[in-house]
Amino acid sequence: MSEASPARPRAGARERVLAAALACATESGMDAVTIDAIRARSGVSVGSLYHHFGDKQGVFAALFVAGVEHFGEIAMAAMAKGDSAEAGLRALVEDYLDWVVTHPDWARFLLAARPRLESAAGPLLRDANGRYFTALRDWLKRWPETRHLAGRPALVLALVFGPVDYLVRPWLDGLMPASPLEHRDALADGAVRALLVRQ
Amino acid sequence: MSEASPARPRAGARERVLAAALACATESGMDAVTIDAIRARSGVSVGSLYHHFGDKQGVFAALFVAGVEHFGEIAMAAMAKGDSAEAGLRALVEDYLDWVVTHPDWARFLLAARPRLESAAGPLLRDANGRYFTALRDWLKRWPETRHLAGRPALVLALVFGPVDYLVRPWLDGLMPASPLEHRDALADGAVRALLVRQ
DNA sequence: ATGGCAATTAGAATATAATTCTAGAATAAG
DNA sequence: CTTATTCTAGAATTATATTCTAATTGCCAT
Repeated sequence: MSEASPARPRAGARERVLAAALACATESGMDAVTIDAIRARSGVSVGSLYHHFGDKQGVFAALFVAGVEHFGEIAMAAMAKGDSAEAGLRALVEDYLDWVVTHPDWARFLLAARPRLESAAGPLLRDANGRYFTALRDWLKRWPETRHLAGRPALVLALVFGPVDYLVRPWLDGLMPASPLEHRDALADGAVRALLVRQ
Repeated sequence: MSEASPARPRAGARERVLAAALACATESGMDAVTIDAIRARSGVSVGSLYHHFGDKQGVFAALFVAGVEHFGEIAMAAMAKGDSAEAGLRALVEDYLDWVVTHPDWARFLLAARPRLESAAGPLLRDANGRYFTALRDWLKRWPETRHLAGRPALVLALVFGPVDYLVRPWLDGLMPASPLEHRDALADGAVRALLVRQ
């Protein structure tokens, strides 16, 4: 009753805009993307665009949230995967790396947008991040080798994803010819050794 | 003879502009910085500004190169520091982290600017990066435990600096209250364990 | 010193891009 | 069928980046 059912004269405007924005960002780099380019590629009028997203940053913020959720599913699935701390860690690193290589557009966008939008992207992002954080905590508590890390999830994320991000950026930007998959095993080994102390 | 000695009617225009650009970026975020704001804060006219830097991106590119060199000195010094592979690695991580905490403005700017400017910043940056790369190679060859890594400098950089970058960003953006220095030892330990395999 | 010359500065003029505004069309509910 | 609401359109406006032309500065050869 009170919840209105929104009219949708031309269904999918939001989606069209987001897809166009990602394509534009891929094509010419995020900074060079113009509202008019998005309008032209999506076929959505300026007014409509502003109606849905507020402003240009709003478009990218929405795209960013979508991307984070996209990626979040990978991370969740990876943690559920293994039957040991080591297996889970390896899966986390390897699946993330594979995802980057499979979806370079998304990865490029997320890495470029994070420093600009992370602080501005609002409660939606807050929520998503919170969910992953607690999921990670729970996962860490699950294994005796990692239980002591449950209090420092930020550190764990840094040691797991930090190296992958660092290695992958030059490749995404075309500055590094060799595939980052060459370092797949080494990165997984590194994460395991960094976090799982063998006595 | 052939090398002209440039006139400098108001010496230090370049420096003033760069300082103003960094201050503006710190104050309102890189995206919100406007040419006019830089002009106002630096006291340098628009014409002069464009004469020296070409366009807005040119200003940030120059600032980026300056920052990379700034940071590069830290890295070089850290590698020279220790008398063992482990000592050098620890110094690399710790000194970088300390530098970030001591110069948050520079760090914030460099992390935000990298994805936009790394590919565009031209030969100056190429050169600087090349220098650090070969310095790292030489350093790796110096110790028996790291000699096998001399062929993969990108991997080493990723495992050393990746986690620090990842951990430090939310703090720089005010999203994480606790000081990243709390993780100083853990990050150094992680890098050492990831790279130095103990048999 | 001084006149020529290239580097530099200045800011008005222009071009480009973001955003706002007003009117109208589509949709669902009563 | 009518009414309230959401959504679409695109012209008008505003903000910002960039270009342009005319001074100004300091060096250097005379």
